[in-house]
Amino acid sequence: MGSARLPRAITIEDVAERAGVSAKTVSRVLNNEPNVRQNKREMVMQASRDLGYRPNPAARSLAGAKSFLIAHLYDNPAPEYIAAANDGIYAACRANGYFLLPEYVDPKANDRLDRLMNFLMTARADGVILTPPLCDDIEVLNILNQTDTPYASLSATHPSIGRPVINHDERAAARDLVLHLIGLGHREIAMITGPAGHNAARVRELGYIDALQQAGLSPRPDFSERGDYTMRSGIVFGQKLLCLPSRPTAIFAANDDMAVGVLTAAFSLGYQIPNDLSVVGYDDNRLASAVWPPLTTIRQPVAEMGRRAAERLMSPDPLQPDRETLDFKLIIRASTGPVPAYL
Amino acid sequence: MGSARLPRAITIEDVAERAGVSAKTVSRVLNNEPNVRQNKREMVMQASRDLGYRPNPAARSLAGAKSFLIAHLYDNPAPEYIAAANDGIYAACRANGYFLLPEYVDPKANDRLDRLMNFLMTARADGVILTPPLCDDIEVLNILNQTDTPYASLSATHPSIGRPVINHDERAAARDLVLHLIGLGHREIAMITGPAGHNAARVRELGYIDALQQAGLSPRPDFSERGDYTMRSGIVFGQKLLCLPSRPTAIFAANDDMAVGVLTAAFSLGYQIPNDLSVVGYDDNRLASAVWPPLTTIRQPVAEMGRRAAERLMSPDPLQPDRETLDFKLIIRASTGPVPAYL
DNA sequence: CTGAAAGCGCTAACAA
DNA sequence: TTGTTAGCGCTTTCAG
Repeated sequence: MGSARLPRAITIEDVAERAGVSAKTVSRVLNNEPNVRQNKREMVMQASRDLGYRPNPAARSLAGAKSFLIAHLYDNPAPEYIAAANDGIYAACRANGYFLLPEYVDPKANDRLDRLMNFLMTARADGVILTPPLCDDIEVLNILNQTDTPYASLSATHPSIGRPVINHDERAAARDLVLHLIGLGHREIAMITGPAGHNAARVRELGYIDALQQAGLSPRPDFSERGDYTMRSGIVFGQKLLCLPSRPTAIFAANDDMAVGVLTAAFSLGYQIPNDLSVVGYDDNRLASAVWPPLTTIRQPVAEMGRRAAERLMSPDPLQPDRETLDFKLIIRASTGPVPAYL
Repeated sequence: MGSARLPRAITIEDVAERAGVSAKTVSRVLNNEPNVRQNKREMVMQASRDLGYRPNPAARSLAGAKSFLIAHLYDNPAPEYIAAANDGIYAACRANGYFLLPEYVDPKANDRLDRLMNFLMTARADGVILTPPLCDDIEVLNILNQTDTPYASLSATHPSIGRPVINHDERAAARDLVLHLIGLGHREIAMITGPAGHNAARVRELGYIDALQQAGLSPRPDFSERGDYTMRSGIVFGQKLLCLPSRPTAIFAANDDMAVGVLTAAFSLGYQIPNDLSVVGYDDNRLASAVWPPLTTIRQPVAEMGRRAAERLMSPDPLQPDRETLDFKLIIRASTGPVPAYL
């Protein structure tokens, strides 16, 4: 195998010698600890730079009981979402000298909890970030608590006391989205929800209902289908909804991928969008603005949420405040329009 | 910060004591080294299991000069592709007790080489995997060689002597794709290529030209546009091509994302697909089968390629054979059809 | 404010 | 086949 190392790596001793101080002083300087005279501090910095010194993370970790690793635990419902969150987490980690360790928790694996435990015990990350739906998975949370692992979540609804949660107001966002449809004259609005057990998805349903009720409408049971965030489920349930005896004039898919599926279903059935049907998604991922017609959707700051979550974990005091709520934005594009005149 | 650790972690000494052997023997057993009597081996395994022992990676790394880390260096032209490769790399790593360390090399950052160097020196990964176009980036390769870092590449065209390259025959694949179009009667076939400097993309152009020539056609300069693998560029160049005085009857986009963009461009111009225009992509990513109409494309085994690359790096002898070529497959879907009768 | 000593948990090198 | 002795490079502790 062989690892990546030059003839002989520069150690803290080398820096100490060149700076004319002890190793401990170098350590103090490099870790921004107090109690070092300014001039020594500068000498150390200079020596370190001259030598191109990089602390050995294994040694730091072993001696200091810190790994400089932040793990991102993810399930896999909406790859675009996960990727965006991952990007944000990654950026924050690297900006602070940490490394990102992605770890997939396969929802279909019987031994997923054993694997997770194994991961936590071997990787020994300094913190763990959970993206939905893992952030509401009680079994996972139990293991995290049990192993005493600090963690933060994105869009968690489960009240993990004292753990930072970064989110945005999904209920209000979903409501705004449906109100936009209602403002366009739609009254027959169907929804394709996210998977069961995905609490953030459930919250979007609540927003949908809020909007309907606010307009004096009541949700029709046959206008609600449970998708799984895949494009395929958007196709399947889009078709199902459009084949209903009295079909909806607008469909709210709980994420963009499913909305794209609905587009596909509508086209395959010969419907024009938005002339015959309005479609809205949620997330504003890459697809949303690239498909035809581009999707009206909610832009949620996923990468930013990931960034904040990682920052919280790396900060000296990761708790307080428990929750941080970032802004969302309604993005209106060509997939929505007035109710068809013929209906 | 505080790291994730139980009251007192179980060490190799604990296992040694319980098994009645020395720490070194435990080490031998756990690392599958020879020269341990079978019964002792079993006692150690048992003791290790009883105690729920997990070796401390920092200690292993410090003592053994191995980090158990495989880095994935990526640029960002086609997120789906990168994600798929990453999944394969990740799976292989975890299956072998390694961790995956993703690292983004921002092509727009002036100090990208410094950052890369810094990453390599601090993370000290045991191996590095390059996805295109980084695998053909001379500056990056130089740094890798300079720091003596073992690496493997996906779809590299640059002859990195002695470094494993996992690929598939992109030239043949592109040719097959275009031959499929030609078989359908198309003669006016345009191509939207990948970005300059992306050698794998260049190879696809070669395949396109091969097919044309094989059919006695010659490439038209105005039928070749340089995209950048984004959906947006598919839209832009799709529109441009379709607005040509004598427009193509088929468009080959060098990846699926751009093909989706072409679909969008065609729809926005009022064209039906495949009635008025045939479109083909490359990759067979999630979009390809989810958009309407679903794309005829090439399925390349990206995840598998990532998996193999990682395996090569983790194997005791990472070199030989230099290149591994995996299979591709032509996937025919509804985005291609006969030439419009009216043309 | 600074440094010396000790040790984190493991494996390499050597000895038995 | 096994165990012993030394560190790996850093941070902790504690003395100055």
